[in-house]
Amino acid sequence: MINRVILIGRLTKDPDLRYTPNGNAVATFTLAVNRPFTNQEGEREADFIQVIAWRKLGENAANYLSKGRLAGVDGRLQTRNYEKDGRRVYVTEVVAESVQFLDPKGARSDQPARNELSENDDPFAGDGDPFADDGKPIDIADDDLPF
Amino acid sequence: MINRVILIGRLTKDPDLRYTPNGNAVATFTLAVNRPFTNQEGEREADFIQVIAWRKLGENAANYLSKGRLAGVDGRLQTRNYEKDGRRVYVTEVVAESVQFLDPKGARSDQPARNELSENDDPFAGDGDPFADDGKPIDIADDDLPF
Amino acid sequence: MINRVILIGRLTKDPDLRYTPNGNAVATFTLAVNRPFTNQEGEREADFIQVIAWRKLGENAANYLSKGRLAGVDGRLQTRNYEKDGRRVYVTEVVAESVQFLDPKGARSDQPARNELSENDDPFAGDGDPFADDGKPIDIADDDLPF
Amino acid sequence: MINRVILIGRLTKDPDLRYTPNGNAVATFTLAVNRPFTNQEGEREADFIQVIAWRKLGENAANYLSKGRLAGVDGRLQTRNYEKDGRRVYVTEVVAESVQFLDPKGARSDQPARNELSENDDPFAGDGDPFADDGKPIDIADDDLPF
DNA sequence: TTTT
DNA sequence: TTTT
Repeated sequence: MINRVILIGRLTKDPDLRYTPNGNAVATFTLAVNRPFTNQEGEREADFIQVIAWRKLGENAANYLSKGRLAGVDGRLQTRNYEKDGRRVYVTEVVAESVQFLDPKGARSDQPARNELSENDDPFAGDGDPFADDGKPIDIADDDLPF
Repeated sequence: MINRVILIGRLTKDPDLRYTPNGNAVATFTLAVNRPFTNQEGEREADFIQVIAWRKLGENAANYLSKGRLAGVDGRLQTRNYEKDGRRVYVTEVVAESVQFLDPKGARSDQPARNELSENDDPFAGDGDPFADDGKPIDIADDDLPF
Repeated sequence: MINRVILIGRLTKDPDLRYTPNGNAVATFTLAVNRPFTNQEGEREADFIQVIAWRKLGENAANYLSKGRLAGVDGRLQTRNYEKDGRRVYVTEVVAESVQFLDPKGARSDQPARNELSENDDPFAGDGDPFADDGKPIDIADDDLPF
Repeated sequence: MINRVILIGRLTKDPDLRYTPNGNAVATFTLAVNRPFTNQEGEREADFIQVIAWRKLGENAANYLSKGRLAGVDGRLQTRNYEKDGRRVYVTEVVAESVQFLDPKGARSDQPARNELSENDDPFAGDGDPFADDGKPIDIADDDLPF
């Protein structure tokens, strides 16, 4: 089965870096990918695509990317679902296999990386949906880890 | 901006062919794409990816594909959202630009194509989500039409 | 840097399986990929794309694929060049990262696999170009091995 | 048949813009795409991939890209062959369907575009191979034009 | 619920 | 809410 996605877009926010109970890093972010055509009102729209990057790749994404930065992602499409407020929520996201930082060097901020979690931080902030952020444990289990 | 998806998978059901108020054909179907690895229980899982095909491409998909058939899709990822029961539902789907029928000739059923809508059929059967099917008009407007 | 190629096509010949001096398997084959449009004479042409698959993937390709079979390949584009008759020859090929056998089971021949090399076979038959076959050692060194 | 290539790389030279006898613009350039791994000597190598862009896309590539610039290309693989010095030469190249300029605005030179051919220029400078450049007419016929 |  |  072939399952391949390649995207270039800009981050809508800083990446969110968490850790699973087993200590695996997971970064999530959303890419805004502008459409190559305009709609009937003549406006250029975008698609907002969720990306998830595991382990070292996730840590690098969290360290080198931030809101507004241009990135390329090569990965595969994955679907998951989880329960929220008694309703099943379906998620389609891209599991990154490689991430390319497309802004020129120096475009990255020099301020301390906002995703370096301290020992006291709760890495499980966030909802059943890792892309939400409302103080509940993430639902991404270690067995979602690819390879 | 680059936005490219390539999939090979099997249809989980027959395609659903509808028409927009302007008369444009829209076929939707879901591809089950088996993962190349097994989970911690040693089982092979699949991702279930929604595909949408417009106009002639949609009509061909509806005519030549059916539940269980193997298909290749080359397209782009698109996100949409709509209201349902007072909640916003987010959809990520693949807009097909080309669809390849990967089963050998003859694998297709010879019975009358199940997607040839008669004059008396209501092409607007279905929910706000074109992938559901519960008797309400589709929410896909003509201005979602690419190109 | 993103470098991604996805192809579906038919093998123009049986795959050619060799071994490097270090004992790594290398399979090579050419995929004929039909163009989606016709030329000015109304004929459908094809592109003939060289594919190289290393190690286990190469052995599987050699065992399961043969002339005329339909295959999907996900990989990356690679360029090499070598000397031949005092001229430099440039090669562009796809290094497979995954190969999918797209013919239904049973489409594969039942006769003894034509790519099972016996102890007495010379796996280094072939030219500087692994896609040619004229009795000289292959030029693919082990350091061309990815990963 | 699926045939899809996506690349990000840097131009090894300024694009070469020509016109066919029918007046169709054709730009050709080579992308250096760095490999994601190092070779046995610990050096990072690159693949050098020929790209061809037709008509408006080719004119834009010639106007906005130049040596060293970063570009993304989404297209398909094509093979051609032609006679040179009594030998058949095989070419594998990417026919661009979309080209993205990945350098920040301002990275482009402000000097007059080096690819604006004047009335007196010979657009057919170059060899049978459009990627060479030695004063003979190009071999790309209008019937190689896609779509 | 969004990027430039 | 799933395919072989």
